[in-house]
Amino acid sequence: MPGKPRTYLSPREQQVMEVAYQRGQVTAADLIAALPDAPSNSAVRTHLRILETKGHLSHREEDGRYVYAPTRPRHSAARSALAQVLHTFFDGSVERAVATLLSEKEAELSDEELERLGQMIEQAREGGR
Amino acid sequence: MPGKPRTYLSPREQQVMEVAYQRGQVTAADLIAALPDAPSNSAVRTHLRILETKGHLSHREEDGRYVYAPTRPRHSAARSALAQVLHTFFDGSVERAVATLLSEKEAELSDEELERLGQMIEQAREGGR
DNA sequence: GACAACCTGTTAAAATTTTAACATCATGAG
DNA sequence: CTCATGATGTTAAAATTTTAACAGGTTGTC
Repeated sequence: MPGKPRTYLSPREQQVMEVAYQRGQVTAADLIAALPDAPSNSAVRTHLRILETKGHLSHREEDGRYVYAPTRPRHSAARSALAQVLHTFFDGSVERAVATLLSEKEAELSDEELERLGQMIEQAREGGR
Repeated sequence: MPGKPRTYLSPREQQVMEVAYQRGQVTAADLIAALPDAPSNSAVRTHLRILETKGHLSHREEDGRYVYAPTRPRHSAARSALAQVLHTFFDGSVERAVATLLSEKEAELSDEELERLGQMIEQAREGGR
């Protein structure tokens, strides 16, 4: 089981998938509104269709228009994305990645969040024994 | 200060930059060895040169060959990459991202790492007060 | 010196990505 | 019914990305 060979998307496709994952689902109109440099409606729809044939999106019809959603569950894609960042920038070190996350946004973490994070660490510690 | 407009790279360029950040620096030969589906030496060098003109890499000469290194410091690029993942997959929640990182690789975290992480949380807690 | 083994840059063709013009079809207003 | 609106798919041109052929240059060996 060699692990899937990481799929690289073209710039536009990256943009589309980012919005799709961010929102859970998108329509052509959504994308045009979301992308600062969006091309025509026609062009956007072509991207959606192509991403569907590539297996990254699937659509359902709703009130006449197509609503596209990522094929792969968000959490699964998130884990892959994190793994990639870990490998590229942190030599695979979870500790360093977490350290960066904490230092970065430290101010924005509420007491409750910090509390819960502390518990997670604690739990991992016991679990790992 | 609207924040830089995120630069999207082509698939090959992504590959090249990933290796460059992973290793700190690369030569054309390094890349060919690193990429499973590498094209010719000539093609790879073209990518390096283009990435340099785009400002992502810079080179120095060493024993006759060019050694390319990322222009942007690794840590800086890492923070941007994490911010992107946070925004796309975690609605900006550091807590959830950290939770995913911990659950993912839990088994691989040593006691020492968990200890240090616990201290980081503790410190953030006091600092934030 | 001549040759082989590497390195570089230039250049242009091949392949892919990106865009949008067009042709339809369905819905709602007048 | 007729027209405007807004959706879709098809198709092909435009733009970019990707590749590699070529044309040197340097170094080391015979």
